[in-house]
Amino acid sequence: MGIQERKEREKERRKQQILVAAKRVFSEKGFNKATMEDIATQAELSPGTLYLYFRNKEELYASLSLRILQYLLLRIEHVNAMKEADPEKRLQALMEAMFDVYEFDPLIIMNMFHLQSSDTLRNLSPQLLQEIKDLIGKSMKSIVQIFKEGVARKIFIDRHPVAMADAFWSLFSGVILWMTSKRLVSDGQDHLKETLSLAFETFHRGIKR
Amino acid sequence: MGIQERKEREKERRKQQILVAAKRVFSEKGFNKATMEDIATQAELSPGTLYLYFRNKEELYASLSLRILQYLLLRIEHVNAMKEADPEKRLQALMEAMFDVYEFDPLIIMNMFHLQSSDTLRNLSPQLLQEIKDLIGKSMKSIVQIFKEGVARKIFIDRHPVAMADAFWSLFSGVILWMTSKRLVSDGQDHLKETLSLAFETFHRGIKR
Amino acid sequence: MGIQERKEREKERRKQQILVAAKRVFSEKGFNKATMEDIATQAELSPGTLYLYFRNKEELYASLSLRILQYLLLRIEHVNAMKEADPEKRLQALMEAMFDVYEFDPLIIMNMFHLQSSDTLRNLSPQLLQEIKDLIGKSMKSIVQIFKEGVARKIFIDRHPVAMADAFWSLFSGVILWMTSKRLVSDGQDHLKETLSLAFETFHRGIKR
Amino acid sequence: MGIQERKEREKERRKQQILVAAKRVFSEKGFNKATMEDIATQAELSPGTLYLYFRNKEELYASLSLRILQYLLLRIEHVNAMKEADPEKRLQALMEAMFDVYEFDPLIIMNMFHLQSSDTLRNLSPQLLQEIKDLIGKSMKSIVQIFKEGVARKIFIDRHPVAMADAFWSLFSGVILWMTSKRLVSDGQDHLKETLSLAFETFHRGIKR
DNA sequence: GATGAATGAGTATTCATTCAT
DNA sequence: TATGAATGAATACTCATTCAT
Repeated sequence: MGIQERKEREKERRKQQILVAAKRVFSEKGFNKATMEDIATQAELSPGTLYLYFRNKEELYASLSLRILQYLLLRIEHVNAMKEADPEKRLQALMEAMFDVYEFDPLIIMNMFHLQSSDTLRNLSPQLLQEIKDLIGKSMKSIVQIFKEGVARKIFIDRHPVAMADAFWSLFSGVILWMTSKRLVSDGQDHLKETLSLAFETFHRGIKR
Repeated sequence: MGIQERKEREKERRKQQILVAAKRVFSEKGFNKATMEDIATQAELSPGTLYLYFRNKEELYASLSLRILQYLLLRIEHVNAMKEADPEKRLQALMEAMFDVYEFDPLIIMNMFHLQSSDTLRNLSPQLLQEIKDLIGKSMKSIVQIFKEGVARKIFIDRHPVAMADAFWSLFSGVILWMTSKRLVSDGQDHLKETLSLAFETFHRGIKR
Repeated sequence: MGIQERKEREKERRKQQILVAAKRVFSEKGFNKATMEDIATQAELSPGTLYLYFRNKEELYASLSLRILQYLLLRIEHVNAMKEADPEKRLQALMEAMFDVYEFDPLIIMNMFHLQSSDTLRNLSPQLLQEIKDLIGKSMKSIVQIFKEGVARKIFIDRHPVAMADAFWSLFSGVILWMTSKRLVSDGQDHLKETLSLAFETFHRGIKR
Repeated sequence: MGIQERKEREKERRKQQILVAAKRVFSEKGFNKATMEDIATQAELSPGTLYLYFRNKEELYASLSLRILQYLLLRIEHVNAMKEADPEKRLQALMEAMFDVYEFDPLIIMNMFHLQSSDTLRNLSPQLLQEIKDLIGKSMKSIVQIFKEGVARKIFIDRHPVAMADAFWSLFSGVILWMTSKRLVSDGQDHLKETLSLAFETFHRGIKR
């Protein structure tokens, strides 16, 4: 059993090693320009080895999303567990959580988009796909919960909580993407944090009664 | 000169013909799965001909952005030209304009992202790249103008107009992307318009004094 | 139309050029060891070009069979058309025809075996597969016809003509394969023709009344 | 020495265990589609272990031939040892023996062909290759013996006994291969036994004086 | 002996791009 | 101008084989 366990852990370690390398390479080159060989080299492994841990390139990429989504859910549920806090406080905490998630892996938004391409979906193992869908589903539900409570307590304006959650999530994604674009095109400074703050603040003011 | 001109016009017609075909093919298959041959077939031309009008695949794709951005700028400037209207009215008109732009070509957001990949930038001709940057710059400036006036007239809250414009644009992009993702993953109904409305409304409320 | 036709002919010429190269390479190395690059090099073309004329490696290989089978059928039908000749004469002519077929392309038997592997069948276009099946079917029917007539005229012993045709074909394949094997293993002389003669003679004697 | 011997026997047992697994896997998938891992799994061993008993995949496959050839020789020699029986009886017995061999391992013919590919030959150890050649040689000699006697006793027609043996063996191989092909392509019933009977009967009639 | 994780060479296939006509 | 046949570089993935444990 000790051996069994050690092997399991060793295997997990390898997976992480590959994921770390993959994250770096995908970040630099994007999904299409990144080759499995690049990733293998970065992970100081041979190409064949990658396939011992991930079925194919798509699944390796999607596994990165899984990691992020797990962290996202963790943070969101933590926010939701703040039983004593009112919806406003939670919303504030949620914003901070999402920024942390972004810092944990800036690829998050690009990953999510890649995920939905139908070709990608076809290439993932059903389990992995289900895990990802579950994580997204749970996270969204958790966010919706905050708005639901806010509306119920008449702290937020009376709109459909799901739509509010969508708008909130859109705002987050939108800012990240737009700021990323601006950065690349204009070679200018990085206003991500400021823009995100303003966007969240505006949103907050916009839904308060 | 008449001949010169006619040739010029003929050339422009061909370019449009190709762009229309490209738009259709890229929409269906995405940048990577779409082949130059697909586009040539769709345009009822031969692959070689495409290269008489566009340096390469990247430039063809980027030229689609150009078309959209031209339309975007047209609409935005039109909104800004409403001299008699107050910032609130203009903001409202701007929202409508942006939705029209989306309907003109739903690829808009995906195009913009593709654009910023460094590999793409490398493959574009400096002229085209400059044209695109100019269009984006002008559009953003025009949007900023609306917020600037709103802030100056104390109709909007006192925040940096550029940041407000960024937030506005982010909101728009974010909703489109998030709704697109949701649609693909959940096979559910399309809530794009509703979510966009809510997001804009919230934003509006959020920046009003 | 002239142009259309010339193109068609040019295309056919290319196909033949590739088939000739493929025949040589496959003969030397066998299906698995032969690479598409080998064949391209032999045909003085680039690898990509092969795919303009054949869907994939399997189909290229199968197309070799088609060529042989076409020739086989041609010869068999010619034998069968010898209306004035009696079954014995035709059988004799058939034997000679089959030997010619073998000389036309000694790969014939190996090709036929490769063909039936289920993986091969999966990779062929339905049309090609059908063409092949048709050719085999017609050829076998034509052979059966000879025996049928021989039996009816009480020249051959009274056995089921289909079984007789199978035995005849088996004999032919068997000799070729066995002699090929012997040649390779023993590095000795080539007794193919003699063995084939003896086998046919024996068969002939065996079915005569 | 007792230990030495026991080890030897243990080693032989393992070899057989692997061969049994290999036979099953190769039968199902053919040489190329079968992987060493498939065989290891089937044998409930690890891939590495296979290499302790067989130099490589080719040698493992060839060792299957060895097994069959050993059985073949055993049966043929038994037939030849029927001193009291005349050539006709022996020929009859030989036919039955060969059918048993086929049933012992239907791969026999495919194996034999694979063997002669020059790449295969290159990959075999000289010893194994020699053993195989010896077995084939002895078997053929034994078969030749029957015909020699038949010719000498003027029971069979006066042809070269080696050629007669070749024809006999060819007939056997040919029927098996042809029937195998027909079975796969036509999804029809299996006429192997009937065709083999007819072929042998015909051959028999064909060589009788 | 036995293991099985790691290797890395090997290859079919695709597709943006070119260029002779 | 327009063509479209030809190119050939590029790459995901497989699997026989090895070797540290």
